[in-house]
Amino acid sequence: MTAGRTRRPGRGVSMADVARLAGVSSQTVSRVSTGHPSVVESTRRQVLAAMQQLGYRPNSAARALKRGEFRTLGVILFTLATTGNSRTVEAIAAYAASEGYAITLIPVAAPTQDGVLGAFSRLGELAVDGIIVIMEVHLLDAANLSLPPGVQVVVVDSDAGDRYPVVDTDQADGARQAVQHLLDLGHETVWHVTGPAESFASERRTQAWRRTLLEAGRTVPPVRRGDWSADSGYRAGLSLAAEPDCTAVFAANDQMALGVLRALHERGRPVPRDVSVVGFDDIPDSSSFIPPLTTVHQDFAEVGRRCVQGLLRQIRDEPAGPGTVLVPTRLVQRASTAAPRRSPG
Amino acid sequence: MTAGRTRRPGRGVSMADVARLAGVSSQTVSRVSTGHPSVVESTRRQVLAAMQQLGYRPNSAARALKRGEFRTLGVILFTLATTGNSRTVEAIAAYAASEGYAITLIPVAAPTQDGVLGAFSRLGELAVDGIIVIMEVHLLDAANLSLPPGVQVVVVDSDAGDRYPVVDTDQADGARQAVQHLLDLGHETVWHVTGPAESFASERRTQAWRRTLLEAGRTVPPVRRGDWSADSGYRAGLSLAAEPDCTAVFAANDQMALGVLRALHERGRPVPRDVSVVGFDDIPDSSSFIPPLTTVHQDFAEVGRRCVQGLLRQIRDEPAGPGTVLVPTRLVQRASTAAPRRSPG
DNA sequence: CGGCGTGATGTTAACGTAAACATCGGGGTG
DNA sequence: CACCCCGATGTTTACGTTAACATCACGCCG
Repeated sequence: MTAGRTRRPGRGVSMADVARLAGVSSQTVSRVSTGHPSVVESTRRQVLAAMQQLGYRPNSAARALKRGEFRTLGVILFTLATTGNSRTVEAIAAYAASEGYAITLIPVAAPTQDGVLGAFSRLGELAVDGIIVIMEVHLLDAANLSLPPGVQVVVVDSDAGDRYPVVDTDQADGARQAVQHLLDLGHETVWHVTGPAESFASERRTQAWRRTLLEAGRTVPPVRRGDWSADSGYRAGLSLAAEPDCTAVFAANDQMALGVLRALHERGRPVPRDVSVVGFDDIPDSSSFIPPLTTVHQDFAEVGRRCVQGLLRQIRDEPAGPGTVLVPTRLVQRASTAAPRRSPG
Repeated sequence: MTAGRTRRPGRGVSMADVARLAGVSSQTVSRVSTGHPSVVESTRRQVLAAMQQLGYRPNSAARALKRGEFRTLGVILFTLATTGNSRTVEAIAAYAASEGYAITLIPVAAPTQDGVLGAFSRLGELAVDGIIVIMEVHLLDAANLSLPPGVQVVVVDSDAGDRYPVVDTDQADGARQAVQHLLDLGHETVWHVTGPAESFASERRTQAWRRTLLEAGRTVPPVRRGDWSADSGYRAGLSLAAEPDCTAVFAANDQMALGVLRALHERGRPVPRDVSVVGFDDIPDSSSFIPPLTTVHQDFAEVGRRCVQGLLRQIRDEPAGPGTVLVPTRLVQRASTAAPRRSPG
């Protein structure tokens, strides 16, 4: 048994305890604790010593109660399993920390109405000053949710720009760059592996792919639909490998591109000699695919930073209002794309 | 300008406001809010209506102050960028939520003493009842840290079993399975790409690799050191490709295995015909590597669950004490391993 | 028919902190 | 030398909630 760490609730060391030991008032302890200037150096040292000795830890509940704010942001999302989400959350946490805010994670059990409802009902009880929603807003609508009043919101990966501030990667321009790159290399057209239908990001990429082809006067081949996973990309890739005309593929994310690469490899269609492949995201692994993947780089750190900035602006009553912030992308050229073997006639 | 959402701090709707509107005392509102039984149905309905009308949201700071607990757990880690960390955090968040606890993320800016110190000084101010540390404890020691008193701790990925409760994947057994699998296939010995020296998980895997070889009476080839990234695996792989005797490689994680696969491919050493490769983690993409990777599956969900369980046990004063919980692994056989081309003489 | 228990509701106080105001002492200025 | 101002510190109070205790009405039992 470890030496009795008493842990009855409310048994913490309070300012009053520190004040008693240091022989000052608790207000002076408060001033030391918050770094108020008008405390004489000798007093400050005395108080700090007393804090150290007693193991004083400021009670943030009391602090929050007094200040009327929690200095905490909630992040509500379905999963951390996708590169984009985990990287975005990491950036959010880092930038929020630099602004003195902590991050509370609110996972949604399942991407269903019940799951979302559950998360939002828990939300009502949470100590947050604002919320960043990383998911499709139409799921919010479907669940007929009302966000807790008095809580500010910023949304990622959505088209809700008219109701909430939205921060997102410039999906459309990224997809355009990918397709244009393939066309510039001389490919007649570009085939596409799309993501799940309910994903806004996926839809945007697909729209931009189609528009870019149409504007260039090319035919628009039928899409293969995946679910972001490498496995689904593999299945799509098998189907594409069977299309003799297919010389260029734009996959809506790097993982599906990985699956496409494997399918083409297994079917004896060398990349990029026979078929060129472009992905989206630029996950760290993509430079080690076989061959290293040409892909659209997303700046997740910037997305996270902008989210927090926008949210803090709202919290501080600098009205930003609805509107969309688009974070630019850039094409990273590696070894998975090349000119087609025979120039189109 | 949106219809004046007044947001002066402390301007929230309080129980007193609800009580006034409902024509009851605030204590009755409190009882309704906490689900206390002795409120008559008609009163309850009145109060609920008033809450709805005013958009009442309980102030969790006040609640926490009164109760002496926050119902929040802190998770301190370096990065969410590794599969293991993000999956573990996700599991922690999910299980904690099911127990009525929220998760606060505490990112460490950099894996340096300063970074860790910064995180822990912030920690002192955070509203958490317990902490899950996902990193090497010797980094804590190096930084000469004292954890805030009265806060319970559980550690992942560490050897601090004698000071804190530890939950971790059974690294040693996973590595043993990987090596044994290759030996069973008939390989004379197994080469190894290790992770960064400061990682406990990496060291454990390497130790087990060496021990398994020695116990089988095999020679122990020199290790290649990587940093978990696919790029570092690629560099290691180039070096291994130059070893004519090398027929089997155990990479300490899947990402480095990916790099090894690419290096071997580029150097014309087909996998698994020429060289067999085993990874560690079983990330979702590994089944789409070229070829699909044989690897050691980690149960991150279970790790997360056990962490929370252990921490809550401590918080609830059911002393568990230091000790290590090991979560088992299992080998997933795919297409990157096979018997060596010529049986060893 | 009076007392008393029971269940519903109201009143009081306290959780730990920090803003606002009060006090106290010393040094500069007219 | 008296006065005033300012910086350091102390005192009071309120933040919103809930445990503990107080009160009140009602109905049952002796």
